[in-house]
Order: sequence, then structure tokens, then C-alpha cells
Amino acid sequence: MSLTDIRYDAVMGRWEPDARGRLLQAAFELYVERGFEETTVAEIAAKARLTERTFFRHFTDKREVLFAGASDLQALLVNLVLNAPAALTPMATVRAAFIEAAAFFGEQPEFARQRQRIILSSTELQERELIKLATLASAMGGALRERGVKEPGASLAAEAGVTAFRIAFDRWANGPTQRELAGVMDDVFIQLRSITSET
Amino acid sequence: MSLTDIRYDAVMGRWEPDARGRLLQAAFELYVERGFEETTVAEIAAKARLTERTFFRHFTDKREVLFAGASDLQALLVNLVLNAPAALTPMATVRAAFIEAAAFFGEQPEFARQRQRIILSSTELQERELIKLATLASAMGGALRERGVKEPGASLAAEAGVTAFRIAFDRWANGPTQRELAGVMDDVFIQLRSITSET
DNA sequence: GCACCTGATGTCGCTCACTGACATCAGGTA
DNA sequence: TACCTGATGTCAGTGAGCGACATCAGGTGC
Repeated sequence: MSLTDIRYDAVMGRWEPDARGRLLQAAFELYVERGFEETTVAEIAAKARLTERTFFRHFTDKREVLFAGASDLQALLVNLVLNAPAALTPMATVRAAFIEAAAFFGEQPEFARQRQRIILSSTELQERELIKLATLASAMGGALRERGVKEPGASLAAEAGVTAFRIAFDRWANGPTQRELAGVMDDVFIQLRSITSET
Repeated sequence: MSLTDIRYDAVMGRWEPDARGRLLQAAFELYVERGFEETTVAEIAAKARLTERTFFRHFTDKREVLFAGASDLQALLVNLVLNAPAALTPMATVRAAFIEAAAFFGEQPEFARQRQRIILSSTELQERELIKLATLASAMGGALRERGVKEPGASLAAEAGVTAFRIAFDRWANGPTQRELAGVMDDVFIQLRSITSET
């Protein structure tokens, strides 16, 4: 018996609770079972015992469901940058932030991997992921600027960090399960330094 | 009298020539005049004296019109990487390729800037641009691998190069007109090296 | 207890991007 | 002359996404 089989009981309020959560779960399950493009918003809504219109009140579009955690991750990383020891260089700040944030995914590695598989299956979703990462880089660049880093250094450090993160994440998501994300990221950041310093 | 006012003459073949070119121009003009999101594919087709269906035979979607040159740019950059002097390091190879390719845009700076303005006005278009750049990075990474560069160095060099290119391009497109793109790129690549090497 | 308000959901009708199937027909080819 | 080909047109969809209005349980003020 899965969670969606829990039936609604007349004792409760006017509506079955947690509409957003039900939509999240219904969408994720359907994206896994049938694929993203083959899944219709009407199907997601039906599975969550809601209407299509309600889906669009909770998520601006069909893709956003998969990026519900993005703003939390961004807030976390921005805070890590803002609160990093003042002595750190921009690049070290960004790197430390990402390595600490690795726990964000480490908690549910299976979920993270499955989500990544879905995203890889659809160009539309990859586009959305890229713009989320670009927004993230922009926010981290802003945080660096608040620490007094000038342009274009702030943007470059943030963008380079996001790039390293992305490559590390891909390797981790598709590589052997036992490897820790933080460790992969560490390697990639080291490689980034060595590759960019050779002129 | 603009180019679109040239009238079709009964002397010619069954169809007015260069449907694709007419669609390109009609779309660009409408995107500039009315904005991307406010422009309808039907309007573009009408302006080009074609039907909506024909638009979709030439372009997979409404956004692709603005990225018609992307594959040429990619081919150019990949070739520059493949044919670079063997002695160059990966990062120097990528950097040289981008600086040479700067001429690609330098030829029509006004067009490039206007196009960039359109893209900046729409999230959808930014998404598409990001995935084009990601594809470009992937292709350049492949070219580096053919030169014997190992992973993740190849991907990192390509991605870092694309990042520098993107930041330089933004600065160039929004900055003072007289500045040369190649010069801006040179600066940004130098900054990238210095920022990533501080640990 | 009653009237009122609020906010989450439902209903309806619409626009527009995009697609598949089939029709048309000028120009080249056998 | 008969046929074929390829670019275009026509038509009838599907599905995402949105605006406007209706519903109604639960809280609030009195």
C-alpha cells in the first residue's frame, strides 16, 4: 500500500490536506512510470484528486514540479557564502559552500538520482535545470559582491563554482553509488583549478 | 521601403523564393517591434506570406528562429579546437578558439546586440540560449577529448571557456559600443585564471 | 447563534504552440 | 506525354496555460 492509497475521511476539513504535496508526489510517480512528456497535467491532477486548474495554482508549469527544492538550495548556498570566514578567497568561499551543501542531496541520494534521470530524459527539463543553475550562480555572485568581491570576479567565481558542481553532480548521479557527493565535488574543484591555471 | 516590401512577380517559380529567410526576417522584426511573447506564430507566417504550418516545417519551435546561427558557431569553434597547435594546453586551446571566433559576432554587432536584448526579455529564450551553450560546451569538450585531454579536464575546460565567453559577451553587448568583443573576452579569461587559482 | 468574510478549490471557455494526415501542383525526369 | 518529387496549403486535432466567476467550509465579529 502506497501513500496515495490513504483514503480521505469525512472527519477532516473541507478538502483533503496538503494539495501541493499530493501534486508533487503524483507528478513524480507519473514522470517515473510513463515519462515526463507522456504525462499530462490532467493525469497528475486526477491522481492527486484535484483539477488541472489547481495544479497550475501551485506550480507555474508542468516542469516546476521537479524544481520545488531549488529555492531552498539557493537560500542555503547564499547563506553559506555570506557567512563564510572573511579570510577566504572568492573561489574558496564558493567551493566550501558547495561542499557543505552536498548534504542537501546526500540525505536522499536515491531521490536525487531518479530525479536526475527524469531531467536527462527531456530537453525541456534540461533547459529548466540550466536556468535554475544560472539563477543560482547569479545569486551567489551577488552574495560574493556583498562580501566586497568586484566584477567580473564575483560572477566568474560563482559561475565556475556552479559548473564544477554540475559536473560533479552528474558524475555522482551516474557513477557508483558508494561514492560520496562531497568527495566527487572536491576532486572536480581541484581539477578545475589545475586546468584553468595552465595557460 | 524595407526588404519585405519587395513584391513577388509572376515570372518566378511556383513559390516566392527563400521561405526560410522570409520567416527569419519576419520573426526578428516582430520580436523587436512587439516583443517575443506578444508575437504569434500565425503573425510571423502571415508577415512572411506563408502559413503557420510552414513555419513549423522550417523551425522546430518559435524560439529556434533566434538560434539559427548556433550550429555554424559550434562547427567553427569545434574546428578551431581540433586544429589548434598541439602544444597548447586545453584551456589555452579553448581560449584561443573563442577569441578567434569573436569575429563571428563582430561582423554584425548591431544585430548581435539587438538579438541579445530580445533574449534577455524572455525567460523561455534564456532557457534556450543556455541549452545551446551547454551543447556547445559539450561539443568542445568532445573536441578536446579527441586531442587526448582526459575527463573531467576536457569538460571543465570547455565549460569554463563557455562561461567566460558568456560573461564577456554579456558585458560586450550591454557595454559601450566601441569596445571590441575579442578584447573583452581576453580580459575575462585572464580574470578567470586569477580567480580560480586563488585557493 | 447569526451574518459575513476569506481562501482554496472547482468550472468554463478561451488562446496559442505544435502535430499528423492528406491535398495541391509547378517543374523536372523518363 | 505521363509520372514523380518536394515545398506548400488545409484541416482537425491535443495539450499547456490563463482569466473570470462560482462554491462553500471554517473562522471572525458581534
